[in-house]
Amino acid sequence: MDSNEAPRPSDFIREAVAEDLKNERFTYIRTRLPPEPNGFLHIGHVKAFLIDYNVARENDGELYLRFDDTNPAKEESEYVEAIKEDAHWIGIHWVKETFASDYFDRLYSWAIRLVMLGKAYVDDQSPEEVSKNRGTLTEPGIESPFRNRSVEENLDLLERMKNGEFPDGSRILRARIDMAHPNMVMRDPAMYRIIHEPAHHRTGQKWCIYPMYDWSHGQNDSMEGVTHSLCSMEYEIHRPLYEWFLEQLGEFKPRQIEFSRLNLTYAMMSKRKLRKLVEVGAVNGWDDPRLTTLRGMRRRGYTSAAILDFINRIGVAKNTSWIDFALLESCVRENLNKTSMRKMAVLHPLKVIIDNYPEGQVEEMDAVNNPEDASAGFRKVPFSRELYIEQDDFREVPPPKYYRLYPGNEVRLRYAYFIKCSSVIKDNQGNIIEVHCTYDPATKGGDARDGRKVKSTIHWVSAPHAVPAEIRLYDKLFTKENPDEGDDFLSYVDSASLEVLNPCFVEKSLSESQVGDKFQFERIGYFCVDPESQPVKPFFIRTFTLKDAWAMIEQKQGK
RNA sequence: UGGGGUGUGGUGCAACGGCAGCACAUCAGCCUUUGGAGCUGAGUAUCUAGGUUCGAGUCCUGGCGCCCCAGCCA
Repeated sequence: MDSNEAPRPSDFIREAVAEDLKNERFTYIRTRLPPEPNGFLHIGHVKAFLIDYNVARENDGELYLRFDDTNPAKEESEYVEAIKEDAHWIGIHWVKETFASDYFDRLYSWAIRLVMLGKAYVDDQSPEEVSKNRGTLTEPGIESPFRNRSVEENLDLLERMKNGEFPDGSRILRARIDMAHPNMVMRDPAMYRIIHEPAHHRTGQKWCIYPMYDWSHGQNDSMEGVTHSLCSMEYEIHRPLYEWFLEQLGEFKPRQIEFSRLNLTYAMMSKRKLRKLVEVGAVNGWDDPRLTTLRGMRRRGYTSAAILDFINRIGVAKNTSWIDFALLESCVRENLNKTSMRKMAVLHPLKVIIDNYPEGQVEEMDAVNNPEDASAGFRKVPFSRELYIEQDDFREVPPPKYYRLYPGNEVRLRYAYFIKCSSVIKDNQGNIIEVHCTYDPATKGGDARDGRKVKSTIHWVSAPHAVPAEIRLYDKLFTKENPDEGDDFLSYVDSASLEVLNPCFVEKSLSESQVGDKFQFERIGYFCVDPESQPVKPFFIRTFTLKDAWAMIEQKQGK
């Protein structure tokens, strides 16, 4: 484990693994990441991946990456590369990359063994009949009329299924367990189904029967010598079947342990619904910054360190829980606060003219790059007679507890001078278009030698030096805490979750920023340079706002 | 109503028969050239009814709540 990481608290899985090593149930540890290549990774996958990854490395074990590609109708190879890229970005490393499809031949031979043992049979019932005869939660199922075929007939039929002699849906291979089992998973579960089209992304047209999850997963774990098959709670009821197959076959039996999956407020984790959001254009692709896909979060400006910290803090347990999105935000802010360079940027510009400042004069002010990191040093910021400040930082009539600029009030321009507002210029409609101020030359740098105080410091950008920029403000995608509940998720999409600001004015040094650079715009929030940004006109994305005490006060005042 | 799982402040996770703690959130104060950050403090929790025990969040029994399972998805 990297020494600079916080010690991970123990949990029931780590304890179980330690116990298995201690009593020699296993003499080594091997885990696996089992993504299905049918979509992009999201924050929920990260939790699961990290459990597998950490359990392995904390025990000097190995992690395999095994793509669960048992259904050619859903899976595509384009996702394989994307999943690897995203997993690497988050910092996960595996020693071996495999595919469920690597084991199709061997798995088929194991199926034949089960048939010969009388533990599997070919069922000719239609899908509807199979479903109808499965029974219900409270009533036992009805045995298939084909359940007692001879081993010879089953072997013959299975081979002909494999050879493509039968159409899709006409037959399946089923485990022969117990149609009256109280656990529905054990009522003669399907092992192979017939799928002729489309071609598999790796095995092409070689196969026209494909294994079901239950038949593939555990057997693959066993073949790979995986010791701990860690998965989410919904597989708990599959564990008896997982074990049943391996016991019948007499093969190496890994231990499956389940934990609860991540639920995050205001986030969408369902792959199906995620795809829908992309398809209907509710978001702009899988990397939309409002999505909690890894690609979306990366584009939004989250760091992998912040995501790792978040996962580390939420713990591992078995009960259904909902993590407050504010925790994720807090992790991102904490990380970005320590690492990002400070800059000044004005999102909603308001012109300020300093009447007593010499026309044409320019001064270079020293600005701290990161107060959390002394080694980040200083930069020069040009100051002149005409500036832009934030519209929010001026009020003609200040509400209670408003400390910023208003007629007669003195504030500090960050790293520059104290200024006092003398007058306001309005247009015909009464909109404030210009604020006139005077400055105190004795406060250069922002220090008043006479010791007088101001209650507020505001940021600014020198108008003649300002770089115009487009800034995109992203907010929560959904208006509802749990958009995944029910099927109305599209109606909870917040149309105001993206606001495009143009033009904004940012300080001169930002014209040299590179794609992916992260900054704190002082008093506003954390921003990063979008991949679509152009050198002449930079384009920033807001990751998160800074905590805003004034906004809270204003809200309580019932603005 | 079958089977499986799970109940600890607002949220999440600890406490492994011995002072119910940590983080986020909330509130208050201090500090501040970011109404940021930081510092200090506060409030709020063991689903319920019995039982065992010197002592129960933890063990036992009975209730109750919530989640998952009836794909030829994973």
